[in-house]
Amino acid sequence: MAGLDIPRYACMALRYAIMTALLEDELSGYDLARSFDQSLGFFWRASHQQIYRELRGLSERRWIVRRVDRQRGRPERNLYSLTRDGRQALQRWVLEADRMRLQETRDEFYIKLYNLSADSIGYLAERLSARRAAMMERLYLYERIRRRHYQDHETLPLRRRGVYLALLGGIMQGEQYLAWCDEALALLAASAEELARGAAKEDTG
Amino acid sequence: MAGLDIPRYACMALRYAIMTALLEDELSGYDLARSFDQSLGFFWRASHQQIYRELRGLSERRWIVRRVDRQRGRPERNLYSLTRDGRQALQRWVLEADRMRLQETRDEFYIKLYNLSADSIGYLAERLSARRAAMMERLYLYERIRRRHYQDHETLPLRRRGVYLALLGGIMQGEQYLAWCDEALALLAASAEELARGAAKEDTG
DNA sequence: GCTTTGCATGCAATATTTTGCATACGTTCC
DNA sequence: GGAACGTATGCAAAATATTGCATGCAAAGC
Repeated sequence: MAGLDIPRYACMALRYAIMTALLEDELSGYDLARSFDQSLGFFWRASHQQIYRELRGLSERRWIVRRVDRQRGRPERNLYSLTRDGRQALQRWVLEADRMRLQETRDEFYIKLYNLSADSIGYLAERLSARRAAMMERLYLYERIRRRHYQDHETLPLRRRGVYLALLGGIMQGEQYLAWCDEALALLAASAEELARGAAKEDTG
Repeated sequence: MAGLDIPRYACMALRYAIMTALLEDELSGYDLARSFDQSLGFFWRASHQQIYRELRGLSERRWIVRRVDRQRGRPERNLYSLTRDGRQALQRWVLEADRMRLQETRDEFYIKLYNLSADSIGYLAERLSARRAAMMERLYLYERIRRRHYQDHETLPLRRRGVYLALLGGIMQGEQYLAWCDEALALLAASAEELARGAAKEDTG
């Protein structure tokens, strides 16, 4: 009984992220894992293991219910949907004191930048280019979503406006990131050139 | 012996963040905890407990050494500095394949935005204002650092240029965040007004 | 004289995330 | 006819982070 450790603290944003995804659709763990790569996942990434674990926990609390979908041939899918309790819990959470974690940019890359040296400059520039390219791709995806669903945000129903704002946040942040990458790459290139000309002040002073 | 579990995986950015902070200064756990609120901490936050734990682990590995500083009256401080091994390990890490985690904006607030409703709109707008104000304050701090230390980044020695780029990233991201807050607050205000006028399309459709 | 604040360190428990592995079925490509 | 890939689910262990608590000293404010 209750082999599953139900945490007593009430944080656990992932739990609520999953419920949010279930707000409009009945989804399987697999669906959730994929949709987390597309939408909510831009703001709260989660692996499938985490998702399956949460789904179990949420079922135990009766915040979601499972329905088994037997497909011919294929293995069966567990489809989950929000219960009334779940819907209420979600709403309570939204209105709860939020723990303001101001836009923490937890990225190793910044730490590596703190260690910039003649040895690392080439590598870091290369990695930065890769990030730039990846962000470009993501922005392209964001923009496609925006075009398709949020073109005319003035006429959206209320909840959709919130989703739009999140998306907008992603887009703006992505664009800013590209701009930063460009500045950084320029400075790195200039520095590398200085080094090559032997004119560089390697880390002294 | 070795009661302390030394992890076998090589990730652990915090470890390297601490070493980075020790690159130029001999610091105590307390110093580190504070400096993490100021500089590196913008990119990798850590509580003092985490820091003390890492310091122990790093000492065991001989990547840092401790020196006890007995102060009159005050409790003694443990000052740590990088060893040659530590310096090398840090450099290796910088050049290691980095696991590109593209600018993940892990913030509950976005999830809450996905749940925008007539009930939550006021609360969310208020919380967003708070975030805006906090970011403003942080930006002000960034700008002061920039003025004081990175005014003329063309003449900085190489490593400092990396630090400057990280700072610049923080500044640009902060500015973008403010802009987003403004857009979001405007749309939330407009929506709230529509609701008040009864003209709103609450979440149907 | 008492309270608060700041310096300084740390344990234990809980919560959260990641990594590595494992299974099984079906289709598609070669 | 076999390998690779996509669907679909999950366990166990390790790594990482947070929370709550605890201690002790000194200076500053009331």
